[in-house]
Amino acid sequence: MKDPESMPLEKLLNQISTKWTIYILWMLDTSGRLRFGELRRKIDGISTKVLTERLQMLEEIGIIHRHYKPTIPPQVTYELTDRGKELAQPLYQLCDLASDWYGDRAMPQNL
Amino acid sequence: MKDPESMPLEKLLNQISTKWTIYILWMLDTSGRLRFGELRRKIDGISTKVLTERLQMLEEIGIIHRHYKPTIPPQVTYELTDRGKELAQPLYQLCDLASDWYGDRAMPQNL
DNA sequence: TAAAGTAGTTACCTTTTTGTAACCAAATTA
DNA sequence: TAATTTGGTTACAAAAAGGTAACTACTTTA
Repeated sequence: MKDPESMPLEKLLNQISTKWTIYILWMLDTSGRLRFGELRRKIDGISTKVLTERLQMLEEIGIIHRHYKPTIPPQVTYELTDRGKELAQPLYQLCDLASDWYGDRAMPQNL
Repeated sequence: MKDPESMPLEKLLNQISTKWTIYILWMLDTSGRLRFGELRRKIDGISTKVLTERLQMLEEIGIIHRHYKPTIPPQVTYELTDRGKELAQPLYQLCDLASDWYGDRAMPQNL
C-alpha cells in the first residue's frame, strides 16, 4: 500500500476531483455534445490549457468521447460515453449528501 | 462559477480525494474505532503530519469523531460518524465502477 | 489589409500539496 | 538511568498542480 494510486477508487477519485472536472462532466451531462469553445465559454474562468488537459484525461479513461472533424477551422466536439453516464449515478448520490451537509447553493441539476 | 469550491459536490470530492483520505475511511469502516498510532501503523507510508491533517479535516466536516482521554500517555481514538457511514454507500458504487474499469487489484472489501 | 475565430501547445511562474526530520511532556519499561 | 510510547506540532524542502500569456495555421469577415 505504498502507492495509493494503485487503488482503483482512489485513482478514479483523484481524476474526477481535479479542479474543474466536475463542471466539465456536468456541462456535458446537461447540454449533451459540446464543442471545445462552447465548453470553455460555459465554464467561466477555466484556461484552455487546463480544459485541454482535463478533456484528454477524461478521454483516456473512457469517460468522454472526442469527435474530430478536420474542416477549416477544425470542429471538435465532446460527449459523455456510456461509462461517463454510469458515473453520474453515484455522483448524484454524493451530490445529494454534499448538498444536505453543505447547503445546495450552486448545485447542478444533474451530475 | 468563478470559485469551484462553492459547489458542495466539488468541495466534498476535493476533501475526500486528498492523498490517503480514502485509506483512512476504509480503515475506520472495516476496523471500527482506532487509535491514532494504530491508524498510522495500518496505513504504511503516511506521515504523522498528514494523518493529523486528514483526521482534523474529517472531524471538521463531521465524517469522523475524535475521542480524547487525557490519560498519560493520552489515548485518542477515531471512528466514523453516521455521516461518515452514509458516505460509504455511494463510495461503494464508485468503487465497483472503478474496479470494473481499472481492475480490482488492492481493492478494499469495504468502502 | 487587419482582425477574429478555430483548437489547441508551449514555456514559465506561482501556489498548493506533500514529505522529512526534529522536537515536546510525562510515564512506563528495561 | 536511558530508551520507548503516547499524539501530535513545527520548520523547512521537494514535488505537483494550476495560472498566464504568447504562439500556431488557416479561413472568414469587416
